[in-house]
This record gives sequence, structure tokens and C-alpha cells, in this order.
Amino acid sequence: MTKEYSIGQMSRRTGVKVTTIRYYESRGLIPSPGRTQGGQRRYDEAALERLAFLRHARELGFNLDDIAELMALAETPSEDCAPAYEIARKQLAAVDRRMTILAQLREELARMANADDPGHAGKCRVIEVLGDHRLCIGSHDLSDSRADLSGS
Amino acid sequence: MTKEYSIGQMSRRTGVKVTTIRYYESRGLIPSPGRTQGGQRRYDEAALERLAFLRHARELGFNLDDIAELMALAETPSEDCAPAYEIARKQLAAVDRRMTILAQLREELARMANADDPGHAGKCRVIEVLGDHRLCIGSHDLSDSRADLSGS
DNA sequence: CTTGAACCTACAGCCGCTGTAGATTGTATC
DNA sequence: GATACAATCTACAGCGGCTGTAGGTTCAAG
Repeated sequence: MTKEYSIGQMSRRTGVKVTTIRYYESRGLIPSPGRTQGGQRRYDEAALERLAFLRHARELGFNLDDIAELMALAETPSEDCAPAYEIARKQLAAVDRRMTILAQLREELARMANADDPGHAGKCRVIEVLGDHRLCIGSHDLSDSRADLSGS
Repeated sequence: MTKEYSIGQMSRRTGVKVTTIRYYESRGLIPSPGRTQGGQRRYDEAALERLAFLRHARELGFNLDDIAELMALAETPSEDCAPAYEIARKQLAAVDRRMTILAQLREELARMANADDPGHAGKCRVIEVLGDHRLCIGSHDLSDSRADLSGS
């Protein structure tokens, strides 16, 4: 009789929220587990490992499609590690791009936020800078220039 | 007779997409403009300035609620610049946090992606690392640890 | 048996967009 | 004026990755 976990236990052990675990199941990232007579999910050790893998990959910013691929690779012993490396390198490149952009944004924000002269004649420097679009950083292609800071 | 702009002209002049301009209008960030007899939007110079301000602020990662506040401040001449500074500093702090986290993520990814030994016995290093959650960076509170790289 | 936490599904929303179907308008050219 | 085509319109839905809640059931401890 192998050890079983409820969804709450899975959540507490991996740090992935219950609603998120259900979401991952709906996305096919984790298999639907067996159920109790009453309909409650019961997971095994393998499912726990899989969820932990998923969580770790999410932490590193891999998107769910790439994670699905990595998981498939993990379950298919193969001599070819190229696909996994491709995915990891792609993510590394994206992190590098993001870091470059954030550094630029930081400069402008620092200028704006740390101005000694907060403003004059009813016009704040923050507002002035934002109103002066010669100070815009990017081209009109904004897809990578926004300092999106959301965690999810 | 002041100069008028169609929504497409607004888009080309500011780099904000037509659908996004409509979205901003629905969110109340820009006022609904006058219309032609046929129902097409016609904007004035002031609207163009406002949209440019909005775009610049988005570029810097300010969220729409904060931008709405900044725009209200811009339109209300006041001696008090504290609210604008507060918003700017909050954003600066968020950028700093994100940069710190990205640096950490970068380290781990680099380790993973640049390994000289790509893997052995059918087990890739990338996969191994992801499966070893002792290498996780963060606590179980992931809200700021994900390397979200999306531009929007 | 009772109680209350944990669990279930269905549905909707967050944030900031973004696209598309089907229809109308505006403008340039003939 | 007629034609052609790009531009514009609204309504609706979707992206990515979650996240919450209403209303109901199950599980486990006392």
C-alpha cells in the first residue's frame, strides 16, 4: 500500500495552491489521480515528484508548454538532451533580455524618483518626464519594453 | 478648427495599437472622443498628448491604476508632488526586486544550460536539476520569484 | 453522532492586452 | 456619381497563468 496524499497535502508539500493544482490537471500537466469513494483526489509519490518538478520549472520562468515538453523528456529516457538544452537556453536568453530592459527602466525611474527638485509651478517632475515622450526608451514595438513585474 | 486624428493616426503616432486605444477608453484612461457622422472616433491634440503620456508610463511598468492617478495629478496643478513621487518610488522598488530575482534565476539557468556534461545514462542535467527541488530558489511564496518575461 | 475543516465543480475574474467576425464608413480614383 | 479598398465600428472571446467563490459534499477527529 503506497502512501497517498490529498490535494491539500500536495499543496502544502510543494507550495502549489490547491486551485493551481486543479488548473494544472485541467491543462494536462499532471495526470488526474485516483479518487476516494466521495470523489476526493488521492495522489501518489510519483505525482508529488511531478508537481515539484513543475513548480521548480515555473519558478525559473519556463512557460507551461515548455514545461510539458521537459516533463515528457524526463519520462522518456533518451540519449538526446538537445531539446532540453534548447528550452533552457531560450529561457536564459529571455532572462538576459529582461534584465537589460529592467536596467534601462531603472535608470529612468531613478532619475524621476530621486530628483532633488520635486517640481515647480504646480508641475511635478515625475509628471513632466512622463509627459515628455522624447524620453521614451523603446521603439514603438513595446512587446519587450514594459517592466511587467507581476509574479504570475 | 483644431487638428483631428483618427484612431489609426493616434496609433501610428503613439505606438499604441488600435485595439489597445479602445481598451484604454473602456477603462476610462482616455476620454471618449467625438465621432464622425458615421461613428468614427476623432481625437484632438490633447488626447494625443494624453495617450503618449499613458504609453510612456506603461513603458516604465506603471500599472493602469497608478497611471490613472498620475494623469489625474497631471491635470490638477498642485504644489504637492508627494503622491506622484510615492508612485514612482514604488515602481522603482519593484524594478529593483525584479532585478534581484532575475539575477538569481539567471545563475541557476546558466548552470543548467551551460553544463559541459549534458547528461548521462539517459538523464539530462536540465531535467535532473528541475527534479531536484533542493535547488529551488524561493520560499513557497512564489509571487515574486517567477521569471515572468511577458511584455504585457 | 456532531462538527468543522477539507474537498468538490462550475464559473468567473485578475492584468493588460489582442484578435476576429461581420458590418459600415471614409477617401481616393475614375 | 460609381467603385474599390483600407480603415473603422461593436461585440465577443481569448492569451498566459493563475485565483477566488458559491453552494454543496466528504472526511476525520472528538
